[in-house]
Amino acid sequence: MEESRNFIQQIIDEDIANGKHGGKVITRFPPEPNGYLHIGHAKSICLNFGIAEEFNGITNLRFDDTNPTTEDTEYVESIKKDIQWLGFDWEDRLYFASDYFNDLYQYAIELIKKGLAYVDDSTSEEMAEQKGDVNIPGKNSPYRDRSVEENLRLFEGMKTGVYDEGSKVLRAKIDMTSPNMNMRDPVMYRIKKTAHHRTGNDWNIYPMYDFAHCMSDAREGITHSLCTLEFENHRPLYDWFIEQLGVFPSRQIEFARLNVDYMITSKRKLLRLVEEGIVSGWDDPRMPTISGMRRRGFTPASIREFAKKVGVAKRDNAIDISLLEFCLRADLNAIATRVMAVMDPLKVVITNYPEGEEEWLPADNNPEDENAGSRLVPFGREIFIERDDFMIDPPKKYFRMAKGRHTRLKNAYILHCDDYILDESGEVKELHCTYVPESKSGSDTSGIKAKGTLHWVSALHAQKVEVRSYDRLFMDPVPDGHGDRDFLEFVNPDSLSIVENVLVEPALAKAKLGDYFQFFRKGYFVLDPSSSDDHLIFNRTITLKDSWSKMQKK
RNA sequence: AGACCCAUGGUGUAAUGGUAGCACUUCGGUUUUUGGUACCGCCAGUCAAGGUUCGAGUCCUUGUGGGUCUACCA
Repeated sequence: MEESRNFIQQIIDEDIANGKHGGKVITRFPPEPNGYLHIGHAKSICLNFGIAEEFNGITNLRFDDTNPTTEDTEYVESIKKDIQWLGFDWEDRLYFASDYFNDLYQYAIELIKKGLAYVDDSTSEEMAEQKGDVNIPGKNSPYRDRSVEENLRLFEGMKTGVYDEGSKVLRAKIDMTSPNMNMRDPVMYRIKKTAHHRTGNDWNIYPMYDFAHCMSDAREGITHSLCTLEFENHRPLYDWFIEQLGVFPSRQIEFARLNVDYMITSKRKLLRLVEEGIVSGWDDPRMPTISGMRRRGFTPASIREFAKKVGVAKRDNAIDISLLEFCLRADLNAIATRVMAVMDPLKVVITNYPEGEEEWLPADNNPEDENAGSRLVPFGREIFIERDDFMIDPPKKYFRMAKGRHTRLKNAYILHCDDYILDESGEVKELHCTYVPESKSGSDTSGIKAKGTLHWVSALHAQKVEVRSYDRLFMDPVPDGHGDRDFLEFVNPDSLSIVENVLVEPALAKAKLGDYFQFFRKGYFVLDPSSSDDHLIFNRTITLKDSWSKMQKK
């Protein structure tokens, strides 16, 4: 079958057919180091690196670090780590817009000399006033017609620090009556006497995004500069700088940003979740950040597959979170090691199993992967099963344990439930069962058909661990889409639940960070980095699909 | 409302003037030592009105609906 191509691939197909840039494709991923990467960035990373790979091109990593007041090295490091973890490699092409500050400055001087840029002494309020609005054309600044010499001298002064912050800016001289607000003499440079994370105190002026970005693209020979839709109105300005300065003609192409139900990707709002203590940090497993998803137990492959499946287009979208979950489960199903863990234990005494005896039964690590091998699981007279795997008075389609029924224990024997014991409060305290010796997994000659298969742990060998289960952080699919209402009103109060004494099979004591597990019938889990040797903490990445609970709701 | 952009099942995305397809979700079924997985199936779509054409989701016009833009942020 023919693979369908998105509109960006089609543009590049055409460029290559036309021999543009000699068939070369160079893209870039340009994060600003002022926050952590999130799922939306992941889409952009996959797109940029994916396109380059497809067309035998390369992708640069370039930090867009033109605003020293918000940016920091801490973010640079986390961003690099996240991109690598996702599985992408910028090789030796790690760049910073700040690397180009000198060139940018020269370009600005060139524009001044061409009479296409000027120093403006207007206050920001005056500039806003002059700018007009979408229906009212702007008016020229009184400083617009300064001579080239004066502009050169003033700009030099801005650079050397003789003027105060906010007292002057350098603006492009374009058209104050343009219907496109971005063309109404946009600011190119502002004075900021703030130390930069890389250039220190070398500069008193810093370039604005529109100028810095397109010149950086041009300088790196970026053939296709992919960005999100909100920069569409900036493209005429992007092209204007390139044309006036006669530099490499990078082409900006805009695509729709990723939106996922029940998730937010606004950096500002993510920061509020962190600062107001609603989550434990940027890498809280409930966060849509790459680091949060990593800690939660997402695999890089599942995120890449998701990015591929959501597609690339120009219309606004709202992706069903179930697509993300589908990609996650698909990958985890293929790679996760199956183990048994009982969340809410109910004791079972196997009355016909010899006291003091135990046996170690083989268990496949992953039935989906014949190379995954197997391990031994201890079995004995007393085991624990899941409390909700037993019912005194079961409904018709209940396949699990009940008095008088046969049920299979995974990797072990078929059990017959003879009786249940209640405690003083009427709660089921324990089960008395008999096992069928000839029903051993792999060599079952009993002829008994058991409908359900339960997971279990040996009472004697079980280890205790902590399990943290997560639910969606918001109860509303678009928490920040309610205008007047604050998105925090929609925070799910039950997004985290902790169970302290989960009983697991002994093999899990050797779990390492980065191992993916499936707790049989329960879901996928990973070790949390805050674990210690004597206190293991597992994060529930996601549950298994559960058609039983769905059935019950009806 | 000035400019720009967008509009295909519930959701996302194809079809580039010639049979509206794929995926997720929902629902139903088969298989199953995970009520998992796998497999099969059902329901369901071109924003509206005109025009061009043998033929329009696709081209044109006009509407309608939605998005973006008026930081010395990116």
